[in-house]
Amino acid sequence: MGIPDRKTREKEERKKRIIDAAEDVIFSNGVERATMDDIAEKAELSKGTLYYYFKNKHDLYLAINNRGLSILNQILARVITEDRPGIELVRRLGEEYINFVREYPDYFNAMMDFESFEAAKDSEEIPMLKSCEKKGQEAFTYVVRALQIGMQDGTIDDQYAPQFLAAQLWGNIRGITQLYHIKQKGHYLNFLEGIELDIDEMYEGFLKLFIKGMQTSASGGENN
Amino acid sequence: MGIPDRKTREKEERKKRIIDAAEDVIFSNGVERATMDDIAEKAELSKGTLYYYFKNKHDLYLAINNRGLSILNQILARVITEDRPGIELVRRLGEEYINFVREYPDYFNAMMDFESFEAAKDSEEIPMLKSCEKKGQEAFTYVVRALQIGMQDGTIDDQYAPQFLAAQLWGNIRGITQLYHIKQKGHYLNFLEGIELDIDEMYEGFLKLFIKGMQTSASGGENN
Amino acid sequence: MGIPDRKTREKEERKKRIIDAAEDVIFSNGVERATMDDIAEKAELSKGTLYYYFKNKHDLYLAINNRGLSILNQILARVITEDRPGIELVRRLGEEYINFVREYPDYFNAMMDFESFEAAKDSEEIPMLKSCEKKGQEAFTYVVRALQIGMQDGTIDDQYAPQFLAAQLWGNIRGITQLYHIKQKGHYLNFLEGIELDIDEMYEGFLKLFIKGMQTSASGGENN
Amino acid sequence: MGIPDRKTREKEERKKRIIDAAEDVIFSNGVERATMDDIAEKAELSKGTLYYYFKNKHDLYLAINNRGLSILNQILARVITEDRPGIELVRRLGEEYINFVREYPDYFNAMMDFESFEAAKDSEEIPMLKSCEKKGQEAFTYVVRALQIGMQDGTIDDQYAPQFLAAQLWGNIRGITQLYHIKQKGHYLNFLEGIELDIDEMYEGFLKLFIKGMQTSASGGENN
DNA sequence: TATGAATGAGCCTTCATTCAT
DNA sequence: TATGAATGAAGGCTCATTCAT
Repeated sequence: MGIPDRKTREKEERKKRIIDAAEDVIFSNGVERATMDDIAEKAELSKGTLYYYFKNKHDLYLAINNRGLSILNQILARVITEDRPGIELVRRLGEEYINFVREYPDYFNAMMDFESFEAAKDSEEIPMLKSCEKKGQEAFTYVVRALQIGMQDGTIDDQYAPQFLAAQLWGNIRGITQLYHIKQKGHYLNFLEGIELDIDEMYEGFLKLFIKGMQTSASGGENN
Repeated sequence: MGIPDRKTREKEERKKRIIDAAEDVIFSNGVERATMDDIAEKAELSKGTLYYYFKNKHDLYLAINNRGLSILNQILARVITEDRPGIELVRRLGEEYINFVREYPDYFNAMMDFESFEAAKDSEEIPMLKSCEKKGQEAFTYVVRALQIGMQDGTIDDQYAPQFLAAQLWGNIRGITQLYHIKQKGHYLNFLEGIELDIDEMYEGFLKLFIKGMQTSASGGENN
Repeated sequence: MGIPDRKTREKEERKKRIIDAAEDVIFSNGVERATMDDIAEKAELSKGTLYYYFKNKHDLYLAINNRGLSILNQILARVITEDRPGIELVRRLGEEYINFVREYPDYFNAMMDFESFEAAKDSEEIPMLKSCEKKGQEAFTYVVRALQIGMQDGTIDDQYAPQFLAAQLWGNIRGITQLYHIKQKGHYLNFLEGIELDIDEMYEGFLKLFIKGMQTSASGGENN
Repeated sequence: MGIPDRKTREKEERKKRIIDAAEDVIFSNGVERATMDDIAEKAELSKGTLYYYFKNKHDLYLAINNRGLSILNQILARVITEDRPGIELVRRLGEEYINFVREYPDYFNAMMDFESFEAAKDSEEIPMLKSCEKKGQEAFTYVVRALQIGMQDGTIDDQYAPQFLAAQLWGNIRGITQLYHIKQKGHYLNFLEGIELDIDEMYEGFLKLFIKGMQTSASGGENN
């Protein structure tokens, strides 16, 4: 049983090596400009091998996204097990998401791209796509869970559906993070010039407002 | 003296015709996949003519964006002249922005792309780019103005710089709108499945929260 | 008769204006890279007008060449009337040709191009081509004449046909001048690096040798 | 170990096949008019394959030039090892150069073009360019060597620097050969009409003159 | 005469993907 | 499994030339 094991292990390592190279190249140049040639060269493998392990370029990009989502989910999973009231869990999820974006800006980018992709006709037949969807779902669920917990422990107002609030949070953070991102990259949102865009401040401000809005009056006057 | 007029008019019409065709093609397939050949065919003009009127594909795309921004600014300009307290102007700007996104989702998309473009080295030399930048700036300024008015009339708390708050609003609305957009287009954000994403509700919720956070206690207890 | 005169004069002026512009543009960028648009802009005339006066780009280039040949012939005509022995006339023609190349390097370039053009199927139908050919012939004939004079006055050995010697001179000077030209333009004849290429010295050396070879022993021992 | 060998061989053959096709097309129509499509068709390969082997059209043209230079250098190398006095080596180099031009007129043409190219900013990064430059240098050096030998064995006057004389020879032969070339190709240097342009005679005449000029009086009075 | 908008053939180049070995 | 040579469809862009006005 040792030989098939080694084979499997080696295969996994090859795959990892390829994704590593793809990240390197794609994160530096963007997906469009990154070529399979570049990736193959970086991986010190032939182009054919890339196609042996990944169906196509898109599939490879999905693998990168999958990685990012894994990391994010790991982080969020850790948070959700913290012993806190629901409202605090929500805040913590936001905080950690910010940290994730700052630490792995390129994964964040990939995720933004991913979400804008064309609807796949048959995600069933693309395992990696299925995996990404599942992980995206998972990440979102963490937020829903935290909200549900808050509604149960009475720290969050239950007038909205938790999914609805989660979507709100998701969208808002997405937007504010993009803004920060664009600014970081030196793109020309020239109306932002002269404005200090401290992402921490932005998030803090946003969370303060948002959380205040969703929490029950009983849950915490200390949040103002 | 009628002849040069007619010439000018015809030229404008030609230009319009091209932008129309470009919108058609680009809005259906995305910028990347849209080809100049397709656009030329749609416009029932030769490819050479496209290049006679627009320096290149990017320039043509800028023209589309410019259109969208013109429409948006027209809308926002109308709002800002309404006779209301600042806090209300802010809310109204948000509302109208939402309406704009819903009515012209493709222009919105173009604007999102635009903001992600590479910083141009010399926008001075690309008139259309300069025009877009100016209009983007203008749109943003409407928000800033509304906030400043609110700070003067006492309806908005002046603890934050108006530019800072405007950036917050901008980013948040950007995010929430994208979410809606993605969902509309049938992209596979499957974690959103089963969630009613009524953009009006989303915005309303957001604005309610956000505005509450930024307004002075005196300005309106009726907003909670 | 004044009006048609004025018309003719104006037409000539237009033509001159166009050639001027063409020279400007072509001499700066080379024929291939020069565009009719650039020339029209420089001439402050429309592209259509260019085609009204010149059949096509090539015809325009011929006009430039024609100018250069006119200048050259003027110079050579002046020399040939100097009262000198034939051998001296030859030397003088060489000297003045050098001066011409140095003073009008771009015309020289055009002439080199011209000589390499495809054989025209029907120069009869292209007046400008016919004119150029005639002038080229004329220039060459000056050399032949000088050699003939030398053979008659006994200063040049008549063992070669004068046309043959003239072709030799023509070719050699052409080659040496090109070399100089290439070097001047900074092209990368890297084997010439470190070599002083003083065209005067080059020509002087060449002429000294060449003339010595063709002259009769009687004509001048002083030339060695 | 035979397999990689065969692969390498096949690759070389492919490359050769492409250069062959390129020569065919370019030599018939000139570089400007030759298209990559034509070359690909001639080579019975896809256009993509051309670009797999050569960076671009220019690179392919350089490869042709490189071939020509290789042939020329082989010839000159053989001459320089002949056991003769320097002055004779010079004459022999000239003779063989003539033969080269007559046998491979198109390579000669390519070399003329090559010498007129723009100075490359970084020939280091274009291996083929570097190779061409090296070979051009080498060819020129053969002439310099022959002259140096002649100066040492007393058959050539050492009043000029050998590099200077070599440049003279190079330029003159270049010019005279072009003349011949133009005539051969049927270009319209109509002033040459009626003139027998026997290149051998031309060269002979030229070399006789030129060599006489550079040789010492001792080396051979029989040359007049 | 003069204009300049319109043309369209053509060119070089890129690159994801395939497949024989 | 791994390779890398070969593909070919496509794409953006140029520009000499024409022609209706």
